Amino acid sequence: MRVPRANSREKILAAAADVAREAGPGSLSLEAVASRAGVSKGGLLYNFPTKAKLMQGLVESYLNDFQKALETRATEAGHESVLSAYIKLSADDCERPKPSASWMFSAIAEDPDFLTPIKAFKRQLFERLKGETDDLGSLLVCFLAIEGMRSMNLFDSDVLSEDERKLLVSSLLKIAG
Amino acid sequence: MRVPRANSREKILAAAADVAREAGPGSLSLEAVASRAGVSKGGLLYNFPTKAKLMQGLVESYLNDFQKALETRATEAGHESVLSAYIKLSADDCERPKPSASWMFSAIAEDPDFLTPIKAFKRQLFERLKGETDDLGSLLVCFLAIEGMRSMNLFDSDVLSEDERKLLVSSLLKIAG
DNA sequence: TTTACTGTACCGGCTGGACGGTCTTGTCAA
DNA sequence: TTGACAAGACCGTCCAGCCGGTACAGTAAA
Repeated sequence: MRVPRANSREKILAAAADVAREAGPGSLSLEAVASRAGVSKGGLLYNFPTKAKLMQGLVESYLNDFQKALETRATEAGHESVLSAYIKLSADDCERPKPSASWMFSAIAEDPDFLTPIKAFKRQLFERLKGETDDLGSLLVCFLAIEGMRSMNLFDSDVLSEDERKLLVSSLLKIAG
Repeated sequence: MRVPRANSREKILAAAADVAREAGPGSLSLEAVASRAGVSKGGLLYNFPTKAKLMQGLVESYLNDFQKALETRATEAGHESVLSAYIKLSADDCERPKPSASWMFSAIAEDPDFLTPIKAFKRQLFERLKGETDDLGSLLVCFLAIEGMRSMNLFDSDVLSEDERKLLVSSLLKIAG
């Protein structure tokens, strides 16, 4: 009963993210991921020889998707600044019911070093934003507020209401100019 | 509240936080904590009958300490607003080399519900701040930026430099008024 | 077109080791 | 002596990674 031979990798990645979100990072076993992906454990291990490799795959695909989405918004959406694009992208991400990065806790549990590429990515993004403005203070506030929003989303925090988040985003866009 | 030969509880709590920070949440075993605390596994289990209880202890003592620190700053430091006190307290927390809450990942891995009291605490704090200002937009930006700062600290992110963080804090204090 | 061979994709039982929690025994302060 | 508490051996469970198998596709000589 094997047909979709090629895209197992992506199915597995998606399954891993789902399991991590729904069952919590403590319950992210290879078996759970495999069964969720409709794949046997052996099949999973074929695609990702190690749990660490699976986490690495999650990190990489996340960073890729994010980069692509940001680029799309920054270029195609007219004369927007990158910062505005980043704000809106993050707002949309947080709007969605499923936190897109809740697998991160599992990755950290596996090995804290998986954060390194993410940190590097963020630093790079920040540098890029720095080149776009001359008010470093405002940029810092915006950048960190977005970080806060993403972090709350990550922690599945319903601390802020819908309206509050909208007000926040519009305030940020105003600061961003 | 009986006084034991030594105050093992606090030693154990501190040890658990240390192990979680240094070895990563995936390596927070009871044995590791016990050995770090200079206590046997049996002794640990005597104080915290279960790993979940240990995590709960971490959450509670963290929230207690935080509340106390905030109150101290807000009252004794003159006519400061609570928001300013919160900003400064968070800045100081992030200044310290050891993230004070890196155990949180371990708690989440054990059971995501451990976040609930923390979320409630934050919401409560936010409500309190809301009563203090009439500019909700600015408050949101400040509050979330602090959240972002704390989250970066939590993830042990050296994304921001020393100077950038200082500039951020002063910008926040300016917004807070 | 058949057969034989090779490589790819996937399966699922197994195991060694680690971990959480229990239990028995030891110890020290009052 | 007694009982609160610490010690660490021990046990059951769980899981990552391994391994021997299966199914199928492509190739190519016969």
